[in-house]
Amino acid sequence: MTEQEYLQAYDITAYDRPSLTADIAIFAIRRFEPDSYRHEPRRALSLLLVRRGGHPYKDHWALPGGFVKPTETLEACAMREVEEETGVTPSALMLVGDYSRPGRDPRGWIISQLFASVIPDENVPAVGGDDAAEAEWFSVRFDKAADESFVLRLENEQTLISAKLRVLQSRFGRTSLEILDCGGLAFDHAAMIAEALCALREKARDFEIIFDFLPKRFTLTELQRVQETVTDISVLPANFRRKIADLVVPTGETTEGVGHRPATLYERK
Amino acid sequence: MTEQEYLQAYDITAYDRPSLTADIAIFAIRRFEPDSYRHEPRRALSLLLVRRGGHPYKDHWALPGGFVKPTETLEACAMREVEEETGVTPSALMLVGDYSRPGRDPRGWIISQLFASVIPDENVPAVGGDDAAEAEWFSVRFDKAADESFVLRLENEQTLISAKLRVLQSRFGRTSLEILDCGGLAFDHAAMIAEALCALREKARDFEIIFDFLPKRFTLTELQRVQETVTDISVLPANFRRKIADLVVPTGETTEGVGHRPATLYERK
DNA sequence: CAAATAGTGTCTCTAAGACAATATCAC
DNA sequence: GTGATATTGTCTTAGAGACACTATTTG
Repeated sequence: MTEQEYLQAYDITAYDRPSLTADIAIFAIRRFEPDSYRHEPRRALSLLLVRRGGHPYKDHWALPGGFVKPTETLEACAMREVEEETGVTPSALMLVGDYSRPGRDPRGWIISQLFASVIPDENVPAVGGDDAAEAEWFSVRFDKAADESFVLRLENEQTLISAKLRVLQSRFGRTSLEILDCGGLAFDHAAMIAEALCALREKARDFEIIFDFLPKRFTLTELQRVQETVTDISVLPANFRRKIADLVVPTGETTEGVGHRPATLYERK
Repeated sequence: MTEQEYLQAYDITAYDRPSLTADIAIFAIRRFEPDSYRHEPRRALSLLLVRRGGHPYKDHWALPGGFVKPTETLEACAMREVEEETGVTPSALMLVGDYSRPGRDPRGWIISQLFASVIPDENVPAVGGDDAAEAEWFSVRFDKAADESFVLRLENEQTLISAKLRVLQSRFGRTSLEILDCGGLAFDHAAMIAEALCALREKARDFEIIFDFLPKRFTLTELQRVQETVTDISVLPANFRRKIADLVVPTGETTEGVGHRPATLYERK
């Protein structure tokens, strides 16, 4: 039997196949206007969630995502989802992991690949995109609780979601979590969100992903606040500037009319 | 329509679905006996490949792997593959990435998730496992060529495979490669192997995966050689020992009859 | 000037890399 | 003693963190 004959006789539908989705955790930093224009805005790491319009988990909040098409890669599918939801093409997607536990979706055998992406500040208001689904930004917090568990809090003006998780394992840069209380989130998305956040924090600590939260030109203080907001760790300006120095290049320009000393605008090197 | 009614009416086969495999790069360090028992053995980072018994890519070398079953996770599937191939249960699997480019498999829409695993030294001779397929260990080299491309060399007594690759992107700890010359390897496995190797080197540099190459008790020199063999970077013994000190704990015992000063045996802390 | 943020200089301590020296076994 | 590997000490340099200080704008 030749390879050609084999391939012609091959019936792919004879085998068990899962449905496969690419889901996407879209992060951004939202700025909340301060009392006075002279003050720095308050910032919050935020995540885009969609309210499910149909069964299962109807009306529950979930990560955006969709079934992969035969003509695209998983990453392209995730990229397409981000564009549909926000209208923005992210500079890069980060693979977080696969979610394949039997029974995770009541519709049947559905496996999801999770990616994380980051949207620059300036585009954050573009909520909903051209997707009909209801989409909203939630502020994200993820803290250690009194016992050894962790609490994931997703919050906006209308809604407060609070999920409880436990660390199963943390190896090779991937943190595996078990859901103790899904807090109303659909499927196993509580764990997916928290794991994406862990991965994001990791990469923000070593300056790999902080630039994506900002427009092309930014001040060093803005960049520092981004890192602090994502990692939840504050650093001294002098030390931050020293470490970032080799990764940025000053444009000649500065901020204007900010009510205090203007800041030099930088670009990523 | 209730959720229950929806789920009963839901026909998963109405949607396009890919076949999904979990593939696995099984690494180990093989020791080649030296001339004299007093000398250190030569070591080579090695990878287990199987020769494909059927179409497509009949008789070509490929990574072990198999189709995922509805009752298991992707990781469990990969773990099962390792056990079938080597008889060893690896301590942990590292997710390398997904391979979903349309056309990557002539049989049709087949997506693969790649994991890497490490088998301790002592079990390396167990080749073939209970799987009927022909399996063999290959020494692995991956070096930068004269132009900006990279060469992946897989070698054993009978066979020499040489593939050529180019770096597309290297972000978030994942290196994406494009195959310039597959060197006779099946499918896109040349890129999969090289990407797994990049991930492995990354994790060996920060001591996260070097212990898995050795039995429970080991000498510090063995541990150092493992790191050097994987990363292809040699370090001074004094410095290695300082950095590893907090991660290991000495058992009281030492090596015996080695023809020179005996070494303290350590365990991972 | 006050308020606010931008930006610099420098001290200390730790960790990394290089190098030198000593220790202990088999033969 | 010789040959081999094991193990320790320490010098230098680079980087992280802490802190104090200066600079520049608006009102």
